Amino acid sequence: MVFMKRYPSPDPVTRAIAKLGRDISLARRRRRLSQASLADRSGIAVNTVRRLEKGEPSGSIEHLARILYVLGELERLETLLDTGTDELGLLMMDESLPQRIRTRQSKAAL
Amino acid sequence: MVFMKRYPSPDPVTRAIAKLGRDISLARRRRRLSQASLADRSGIAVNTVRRLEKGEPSGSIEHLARILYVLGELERLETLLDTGTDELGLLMMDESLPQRIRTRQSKAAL
DNA sequence: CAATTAACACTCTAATAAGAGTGCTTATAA
DNA sequence: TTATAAGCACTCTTATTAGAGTGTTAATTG
Repeated sequence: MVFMKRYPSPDPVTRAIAKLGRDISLARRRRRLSQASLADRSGIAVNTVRRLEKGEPSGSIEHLARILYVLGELERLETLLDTGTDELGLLMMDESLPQRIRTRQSKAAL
Repeated sequence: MVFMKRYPSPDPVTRAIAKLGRDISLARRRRRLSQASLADRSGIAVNTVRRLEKGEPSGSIEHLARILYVLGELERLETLLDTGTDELGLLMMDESLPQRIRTRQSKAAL
């Protein structure tokens, strides 16, 4: 069982995560919370909060969500890709979307 | 070194992540991508895509970001908590925000 | 200015996530 | 209608993350 080495993320991905981290730091300070306080309220380690604010991409979605919850901004994550605001794929009604996507020749579709 | 058992996430957190997973699945199908195709383009395993769409909270932010990048929706993550749209903490100018948050008695502030 | 302590930067290791593999079910499209 | 393969549900193992610990730096505030 050979495990594939992961590719590094494209720059825009790295930058987006870094931006998110900075904004979490800002939001926290606006609310006058220390990193330790935010961590404690979120039920995670202060190191984890630090790594997230620093822009390390390793954090889990759950931890991010817990932090946003404490910051009172969970809804932003919940509606991140909400139907109706997804402008790229508006060709089909959601009810008519296929459950499985099949392509003519599967190999080429990858 | 005793590791603390993590608390389960509050229900709103769990629900937000599940919603996000469903929306990723919708967005993918709107774009006529199979799970395998999305995984491949995102540089992650199909199992990981599956778990994310299923709403498992374990996924990493980086993987989420990579997927959003492929879906053409990375900006949504980048501006998730963007300054100016953060309505809760508008009392101070960002420039004047303290780098460190100090409380009268730290213990009580936790 | 000086004391306090928030934030940073590490290390170490337990806990968890994620890749690969296998088999099954059933939606899709020819 | 039927062949195909998308998606699901597992398991197993490795890779990665995150919690704890320790020491340092420097921003805040009295």
